[in-house]
Amino acid sequence: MTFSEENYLKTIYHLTTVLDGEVSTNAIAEKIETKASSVTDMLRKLAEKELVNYKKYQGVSLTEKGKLSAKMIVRKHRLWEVFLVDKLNFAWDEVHDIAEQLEHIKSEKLINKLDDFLGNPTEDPHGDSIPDVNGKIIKVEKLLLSELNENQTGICIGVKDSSAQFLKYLDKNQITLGSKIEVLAKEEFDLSLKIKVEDKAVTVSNMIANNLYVKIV
Amino acid sequence: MTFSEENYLKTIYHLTTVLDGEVSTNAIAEKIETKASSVTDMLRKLAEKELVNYKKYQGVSLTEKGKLSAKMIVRKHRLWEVFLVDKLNFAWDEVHDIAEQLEHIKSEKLINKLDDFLGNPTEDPHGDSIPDVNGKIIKVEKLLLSELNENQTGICIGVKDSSAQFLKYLDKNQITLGSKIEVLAKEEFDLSLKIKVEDKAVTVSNMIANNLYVKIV
DNA sequence: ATTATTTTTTAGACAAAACTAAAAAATTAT
DNA sequence: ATAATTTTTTAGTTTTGTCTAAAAAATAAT
Repeated sequence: MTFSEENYLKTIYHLTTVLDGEVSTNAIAEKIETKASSVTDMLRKLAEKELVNYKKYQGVSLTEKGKLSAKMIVRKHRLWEVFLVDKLNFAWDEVHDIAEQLEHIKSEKLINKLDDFLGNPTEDPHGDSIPDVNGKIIKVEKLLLSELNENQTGICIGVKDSSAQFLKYLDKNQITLGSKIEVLAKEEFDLSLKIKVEDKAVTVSNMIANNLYVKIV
Repeated sequence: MTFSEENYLKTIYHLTTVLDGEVSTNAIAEKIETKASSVTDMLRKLAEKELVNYKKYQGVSLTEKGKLSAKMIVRKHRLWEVFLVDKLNFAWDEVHDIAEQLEHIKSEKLINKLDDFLGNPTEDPHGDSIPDVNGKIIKVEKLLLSELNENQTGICIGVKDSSAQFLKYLDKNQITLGSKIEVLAKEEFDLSLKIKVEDKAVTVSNMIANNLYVKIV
């Protein structure tokens, strides 16, 4: 499979999980930043290889074969992101473009050894699930911090907004992946939260709480 | 720079260090497994970009710019090899093809962080020098084990033959990268050596000693 | 010093993946 | 229901890197 084919598959995969159902030519073109005519050409080719179900003017969906291929690319992308953040100390927002390249490296053995080396993580630094060797995805109940009630405790597993400013804010407040966060109080007026992070009490605005994913312990 | 351009540069670099002087079109074609006419086309393109000095019918050499680019590719290749062997526990002979892919990943920051993560190694698992950030190469005095005299001690830094059989032999005899090897006695007749590896005495044939690189301590 | 051989280059073609412009189908609006 | 608009596809180019076949230059052999 070529670099380009892999990018199309991955894009279709992402669009189907978000939009659910058939994906339109234009939606793909926009995501991939190319022209609709180029997309049509590629869809033909992918259909030829039985990776997508495609009928003229009717959008595409992935075949089982295509879905598995897409998942393997996503698996690689997310494992490399974990590597970059956990081992090489990259910031959360720096890793995407590099992982975009690394996801195309071809070697089953490499990715499985990397998986072991990283301790078989189930989520990447943004809190997204990592498919296992067989493409199986363990979905963790992902909640926004703002959805927790008073006295509930969560573990930080990712961010919704991954801008540099937000990540810098989190760093400053010592909130990282894996931090235990307890909601001490919820202010009715502005929905700000008083939370306890690693035994230190801080107050965060609703905007912050709305961009932080946690899982309940 | 494209994937293909990088492969040409790297090949020209390797051929110049081995053969020294101008490299012929045919030599490149053979190494890269392509046709001479394709090489000519690419040399034109590289000359256009001022990466090589090329005059029709007269072979090529790298410009300073080209040499630096080539060294950076070699740097990446060798650092990734160290990663694969040291961190992911690949065998010495499995890493080349994967590193061949990884060497094309584009990110200065990535490679420098990887360098630090690996502890700034100066040699790859085959004993070849790794150029530093500026392209500087620290050449270690690399000797074959067979060149040592009685009572001299060396540290294993690489292999000449990197076939699976040879590497398996080394594994079996607990000879790995970094092993301290002392030459206890040299048999005049067949040039076999009695050596001490990690406090254990073993006898190795001249053929073995001829394929193992050591540096003197 | 000519021939013969090898090496290198040119010329023309092809496949992959993109593009532009125009046609066809589907959707939306009146 | 027909017109207007949007979406998708087709047809024809372009670029990159490759190829084959033939021509030109360099090297080797007699």
